[in-house]
Amino acid sequence: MRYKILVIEDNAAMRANIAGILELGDYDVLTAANGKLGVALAQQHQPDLILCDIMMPELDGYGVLHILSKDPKTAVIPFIFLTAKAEKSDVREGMGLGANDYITKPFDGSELLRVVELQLKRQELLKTTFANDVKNFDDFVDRTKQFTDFGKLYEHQRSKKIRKRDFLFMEGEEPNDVFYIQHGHIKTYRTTRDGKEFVTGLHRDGAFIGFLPLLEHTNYQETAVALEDSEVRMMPKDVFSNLIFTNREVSRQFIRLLANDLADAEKRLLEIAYQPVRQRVALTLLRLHDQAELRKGIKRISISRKDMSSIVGTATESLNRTLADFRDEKLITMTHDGIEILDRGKLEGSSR
Amino acid sequence: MRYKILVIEDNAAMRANIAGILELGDYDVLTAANGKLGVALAQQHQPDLILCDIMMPELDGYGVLHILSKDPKTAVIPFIFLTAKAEKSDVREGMGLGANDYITKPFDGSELLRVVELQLKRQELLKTTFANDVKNFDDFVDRTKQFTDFGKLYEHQRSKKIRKRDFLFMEGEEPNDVFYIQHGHIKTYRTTRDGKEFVTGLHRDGAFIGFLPLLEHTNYQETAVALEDSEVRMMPKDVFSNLIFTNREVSRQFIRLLANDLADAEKRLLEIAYQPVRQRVALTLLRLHDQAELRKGIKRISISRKDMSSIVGTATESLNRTLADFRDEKLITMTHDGIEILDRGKLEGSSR
DNA sequence: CGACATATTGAATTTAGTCAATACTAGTGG
DNA sequence: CCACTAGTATTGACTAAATTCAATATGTCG
Repeated sequence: MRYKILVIEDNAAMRANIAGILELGDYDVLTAANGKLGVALAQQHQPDLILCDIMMPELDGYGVLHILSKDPKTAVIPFIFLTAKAEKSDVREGMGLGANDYITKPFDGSELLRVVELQLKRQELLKTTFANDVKNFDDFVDRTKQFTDFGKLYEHQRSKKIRKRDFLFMEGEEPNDVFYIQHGHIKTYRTTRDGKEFVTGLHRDGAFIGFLPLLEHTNYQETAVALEDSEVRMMPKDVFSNLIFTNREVSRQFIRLLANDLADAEKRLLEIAYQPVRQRVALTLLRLHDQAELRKGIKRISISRKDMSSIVGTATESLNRTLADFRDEKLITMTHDGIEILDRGKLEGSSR
Repeated sequence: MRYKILVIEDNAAMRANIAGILELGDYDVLTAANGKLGVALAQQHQPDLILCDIMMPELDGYGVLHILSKDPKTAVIPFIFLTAKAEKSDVREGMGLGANDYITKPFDGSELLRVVELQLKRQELLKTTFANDVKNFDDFVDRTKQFTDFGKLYEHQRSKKIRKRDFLFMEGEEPNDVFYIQHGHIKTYRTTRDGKEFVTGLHRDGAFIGFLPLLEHTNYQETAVALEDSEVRMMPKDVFSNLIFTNREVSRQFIRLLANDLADAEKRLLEIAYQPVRQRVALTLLRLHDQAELRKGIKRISISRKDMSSIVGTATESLNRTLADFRDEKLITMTHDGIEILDRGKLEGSSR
């Protein structure tokens, strides 16, 4: 598909020049000699990008931008200002109005094409926002690596080895770093007043933990403990904040990550509120199984009964009875090194 | 506090000129005549901002940026490139490396000061990121209004009046818009397989609903129904995505909003998993009371027993018995138009 | 006013939690 | 390499809590 670009410029020579360059770049070009015409054309044709001079008689560039950004149909179109060097200072304010970029005259063809291409690509990325999905932290890290010096930020970080049963952080402490699990297995949980644990997450290599209290400006609400010897890297909170908030693409991925977590939490809430223990156990088994398989193709779920019961949100004994039932019904097998699912279908059945 | 600025520039005249301008602008200035010196000074003094020429003998500007962005102590410092007009094209790549802005030579004093000030302000904003808090959607909308044409985007939107008991959207439908509640009261809930409702939220004027499935690229996971005649405005999903992802400040606030929701959901998860009904009812009463009071100074909680039971996650009868208990213990009063809390202290006591 | 929905109360039943005893396992030191 | 010990897991018996079913009361809206 060829992109359609609208050029709004009162100077005829300049207009022809720009149109020529863009056509060479294999774009469809529409031109308008003044702001009013430009607005009309934009509304009619909905171009993929708009180049617009600022200084024009009748309706100037700011006005055009103002009008177009009111109409949802045109508000989304990337908008680039063309400006003479002298007006440069004004442009910074123009950007505030919603322009995406600006080009100062005089410019050469390659610069024009580069800016146009960049904005089109950015818009394309934005369109695909709803089309792809971050499934977990690994994915997030992978995706963002290409957009930033993410890896670099970690390379020279302090890293910390923690042994089985050691705490990474504890409820109530003040957060100073975000942790990235180099390798290992770490459990996060919350504690009730009467001392019961509720496991909020099990995290493995490549996961990213402890950022929520930073965003919320609170102390840790949960405790993190190593289930096996692990190594984590630490990113100072300033660096993290910079990373998350400065880079547009990282922000985006991070939003999707949070949205995912939120959706999961809400789903779990529904389950825990209304499903009897048997169904919650079945669901938890399936979830743990999928996680294990996804990670390393391992089919065996190996987790302590205590931890599993505190994921399900029940007493260890209740969990155990339910697992014994499942075993008797030949839905799972239990050996000393883990649980294996025999009849996925039926197990899913008991959760529906 | 005076800001400390490091200028790295090999040309002595230019260096003196820049330093002069900055000193006039009431900044503390450090200067370095080449890249190596610059790096050393940056690490030693940790300035608040760095201005750096690109073309320098020995270690060029890119190199300086590269080295400094590896060290967490200096990675966060705003970095501005100084570049001659001819090199302009290179700069767009430099920005990709992590530079925050660039200034093309020749420039005048006012431009230099404007850019420096802008970056310092931005950095300041970033630092305060962890110091303020988005409490709810209203807050988010209020905060973001000043950074974007948020209001404008809604002004000309379609708006929709829905009557009591009408559905705004239903589980399984495909989302096309985000809704903003102009006025009214809307309940969102999920349904279990056996038809039980679980209320995920009650939303009033100024709230913003239905965005999660857009971020997740799924259909609606919940149903929204009007509890009273309401009016909502609709924002097309493209416009929403643009708003959220394009403007840095909006992204930031949105991340904080999601983080807040996530933390709430996790907290609620813990409560529901391990607190007996009595305590959950007490907590829910307090939460509903605070919401009502926060909004309009109303002390009376007016909600149907059915809805409240499905927030608490229990059977209506159980809720009712608990409320009756609270009434007998003189912790609350119940009249036909709502519940009023009499003894907040004791009620809090029963949830701890 | 009536029909329909929502609230309240009672009694029976089910579920899951607690307490207690016993079996198992992994890790430790001789 | 084995025995010992401390933590885990399993099973049973009992109990508390909360749900369900059912009946009655109250409120709401045309």
